[in-house]
Amino acid sequence: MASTDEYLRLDRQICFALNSASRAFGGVYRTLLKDLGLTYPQYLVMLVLWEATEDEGPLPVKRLGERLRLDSGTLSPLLKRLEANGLVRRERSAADERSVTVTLTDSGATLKDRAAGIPRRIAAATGFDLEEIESLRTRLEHLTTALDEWEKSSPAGD
Amino acid sequence: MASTDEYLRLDRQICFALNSASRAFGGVYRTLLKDLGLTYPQYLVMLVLWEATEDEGPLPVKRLGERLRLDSGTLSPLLKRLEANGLVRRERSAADERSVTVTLTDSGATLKDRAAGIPRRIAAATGFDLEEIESLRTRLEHLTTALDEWEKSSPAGD
DNA sequence: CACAATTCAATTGTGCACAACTCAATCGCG
DNA sequence: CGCGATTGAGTTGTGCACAATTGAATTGTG
Repeated sequence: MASTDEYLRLDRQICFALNSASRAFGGVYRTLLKDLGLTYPQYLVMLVLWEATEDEGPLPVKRLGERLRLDSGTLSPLLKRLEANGLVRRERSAADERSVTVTLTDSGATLKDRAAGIPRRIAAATGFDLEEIESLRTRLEHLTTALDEWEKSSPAGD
Repeated sequence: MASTDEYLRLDRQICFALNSASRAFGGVYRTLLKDLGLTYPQYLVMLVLWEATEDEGPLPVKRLGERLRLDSGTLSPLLKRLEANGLVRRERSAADERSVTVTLTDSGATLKDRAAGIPRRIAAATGFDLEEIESLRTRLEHLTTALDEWEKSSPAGD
């Protein structure tokens, strides 16, 4: 059985491997998204909007946050920046004045075409084949679910 | 063959799965590390120090950054906070006045005992068995290597 | 209907990540 | 040795993540 020292080794921590990979992706995206004037989190928001506004219409900030696992503390300033860059419009919902809906401007909608090549270039940068990416993604989703579950069920204990 | 729309779907993006998992880990660590008064990045720094200072002596900020994939812009303020909390000492190296070495204080060294249970509790939170964690970790390391390699080789192009 | 509880977005404050830059110390080459 | 290039840490500025709080709008219940 491995010792405590063994378990505390940095190179054994999956969280560190995960964190490094996530930041490495950040670097690649930064490079690829520079042309589009987007940061990586902004790109994720745009992905949701490109995907959703076609069949669902304007998206409340709440929904956006659910899909991205982000709260208003992160989204509010981010959306303001997207609005300042002319990619989205934010407006109070008439139906529910608490809610703010986010809509793509023409400029924001058009950006989709310029982003079309990104996923393929990202896939190429990983050097993984599609099947491998797929299986890794599935595992990561399970992991996220398990960790979120743990947080909800053990707000204090083990 | 999948359409562009298909490729741009959020739930197909491995980077998003990775990012979510990384942030989910952050949440669990936040909970577990609260007692120790450490943030998750601070914990990673402590891991390196606990591991290294035994056989290597004081560690320059540079070395710390290489192991954690972080630069001085992140480490300088973080180490200052650790110093303010009495966990480490920072001092200019006598051999090379440019370099600053980081040493654990007694308090910082003792904290290791209290952190000993963390990895096991994290593993439990994932719900994965050790083999599965191991294989995932290996894949992620390959991924990080590939992405870093791409960045170095294609600072502009594809 | 009234009013307490809830919901939603925004704000504030802390900390991390990273680019760009500064400045001093060191290195290396002629 | 002298001096330009490099190295190491720190600082500044921008943006993201998240906790905690605020304040307004809405909902649910008696």
